[in-house]
Amino acid sequence: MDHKRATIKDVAALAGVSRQTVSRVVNNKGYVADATRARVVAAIETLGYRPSAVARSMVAGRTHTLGCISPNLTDYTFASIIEGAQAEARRQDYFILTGSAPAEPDAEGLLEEMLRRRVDGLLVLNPRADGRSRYFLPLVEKGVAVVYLGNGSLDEPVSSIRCNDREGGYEATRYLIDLGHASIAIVGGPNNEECALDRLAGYRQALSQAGLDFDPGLVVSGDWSAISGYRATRRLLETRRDFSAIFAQNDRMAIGAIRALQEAGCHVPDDVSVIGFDDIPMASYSYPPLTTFHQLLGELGRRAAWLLIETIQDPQRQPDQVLVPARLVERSSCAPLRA
Amino acid sequence: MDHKRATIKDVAALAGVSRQTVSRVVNNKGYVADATRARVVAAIETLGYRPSAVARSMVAGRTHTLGCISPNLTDYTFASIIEGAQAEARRQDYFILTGSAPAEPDAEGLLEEMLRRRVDGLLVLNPRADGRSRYFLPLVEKGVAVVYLGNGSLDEPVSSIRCNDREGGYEATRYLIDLGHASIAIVGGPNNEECALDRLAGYRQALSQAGLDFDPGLVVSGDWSAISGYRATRRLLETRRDFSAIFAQNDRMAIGAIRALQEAGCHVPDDVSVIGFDDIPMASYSYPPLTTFHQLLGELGRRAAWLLIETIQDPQRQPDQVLVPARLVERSSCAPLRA
DNA sequence: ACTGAATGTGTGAACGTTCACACGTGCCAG
DNA sequence: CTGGCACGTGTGAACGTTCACACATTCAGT
Repeated sequence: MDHKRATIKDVAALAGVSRQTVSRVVNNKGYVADATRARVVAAIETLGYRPSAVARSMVAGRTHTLGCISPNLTDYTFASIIEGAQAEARRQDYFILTGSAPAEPDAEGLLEEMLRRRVDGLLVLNPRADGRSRYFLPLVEKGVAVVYLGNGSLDEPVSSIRCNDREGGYEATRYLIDLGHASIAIVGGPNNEECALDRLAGYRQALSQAGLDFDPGLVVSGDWSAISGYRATRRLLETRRDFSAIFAQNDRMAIGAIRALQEAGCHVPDDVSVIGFDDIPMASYSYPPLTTFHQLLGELGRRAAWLLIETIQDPQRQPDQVLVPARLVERSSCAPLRA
Repeated sequence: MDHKRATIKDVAALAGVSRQTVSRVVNNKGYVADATRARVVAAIETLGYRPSAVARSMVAGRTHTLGCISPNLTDYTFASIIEGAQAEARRQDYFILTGSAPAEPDAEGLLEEMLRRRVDGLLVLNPRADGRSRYFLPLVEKGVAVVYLGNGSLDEPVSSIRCNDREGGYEATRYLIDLGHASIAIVGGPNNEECALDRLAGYRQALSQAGLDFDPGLVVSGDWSAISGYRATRRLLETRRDFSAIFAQNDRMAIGAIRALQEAGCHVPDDVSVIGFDDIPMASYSYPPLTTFHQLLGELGRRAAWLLIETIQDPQRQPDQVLVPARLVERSSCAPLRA
């Protein structure tokens, strides 16, 4: 019943030609007489022949496959980036082999296995600050195409694409300052992740530029999850420090923060303004709808895939480091400071 | 500078043995003298040799790769399922080639390309009601391993794993009825998706079992997004029909519904109770926190991958159709009917 | 009639593995 | 002292393509 899959030889035999002629028909290159072509096409049809990408990779030395390593797939940010990357990859006839490595040690095995599979290049999402160079830098030196996405350090000779976090942090803080707020707390991401540090740096810059003191007591941090934002805000409230606004470094933590504030009897934005970052779809459905910075995540992914493929095709290409700006989206979670 | 990648021959030459001996060392099978092994290991080390999975696939006729086709990657449900599947796949030394096909025609190209790449099996997420059989059934008959995930029809000879949507719809409705509600609206998913139809069927069953009339005027539908839930609820409100509870078929639409209600001056749950489905992470951070049904999405994915790999290894295996129950999570968006 | 291009087709080798087999040793049991 | 088994290693073919060539035929230009 279920025969083996048809090979180019089977097609050649059925059409009464050589393998090479079939190959020519399939790849549409070289001369083939119309009559022959028709016979070959018919044979392909009847046998349900599908050329083997595996065999092709074998001879071409290219797999047309990109490896994508990310901490997980469920975070909206990662998922969106990967979706964008995937779209661009498909457009250029590449596929993406996804792998998530929640903890750093897993990444090594994942990477190793992807290299065995001869991926043509690697897309690395949010490489942790510590482990990164250790794994990827040697690869880059050996000529493997790599693009960092999201959390790249600018002083490594590796292409990277990321949101302009420093500027975003600056703008967010600036927005609150312009509303009259002077005591602004910040709920940050893990402090070993660069994008968290950059947003913090932007925050400090805006503060100092406005002549406001930086108070370390107003800095708390979470792990990007809503619950961590909730907890961090609770910790903040327990210190009984005074603040009239919170800059949460991502929307989920912002939503957690709002919840903590509401439970403590604080009204948002009347008592405390909250600004987020990312503009996840839920942001417009939080209560109150979240003022936040929109990241073009799909675009980020698309450009990363494009850049990676570009690098694959021209190994001499110099690394590119792209910063994509975030855009303010005003909703209702921020208000001018009450007199 | 950057040499070609080392092959088994290079290693063999450096270690002064044959390819086969290197192969034996790498795969740890057959006899190899300790001294020889050491030499080979050293050669592998110095050359940075990594066996080519491509060449292996060529001879083995297996790629140890699973194709996963889903409408998108960003929906939390899909992302979670894929993440679970990926974890199980990795555990068994498989990789997942992801592909999203938002529209049905794209799926065909995706599928075709995955077959060229000789994936060992296919994980199909939420195959649309119409296109499905057309593409996949012929494949199954040709011996390709396929598992439907999420939205499978039970009368096709294809393994499928999905949430018990009918039961879930029944339980959700039943919960509202037990709280005293008699006019229960439903905000459903697209009515060409089975899981939406099943949840609706469960709803009707609960209604009729409680001796309540089914009012088609209380049925509206969206496309699972928050905004669609919002709009559907607005439409519902405009009809000025009376209802005291809404069963939203997923959490995002539930959150949209709550927003529409609140804008219309309705308090949740005091005036109207709302129950969702899925239990996305945001559910506990909506306002009010959402009562909903929790789906074990990661588990769904894991089991699907397991089943798929099982099917790959035993092509004679009979198709399995697994229904996973959802579990009620009570939060604060539902309340007893006011007297 | 000869040259050379355009057209059309086939052959052997190569890509990097593993498999099936062959060909050693040396040692122990009969 | 001989057969057989455990141990250790190598050889050629195969997996399904494509590449570089070789080889034919036809037709136009000289």
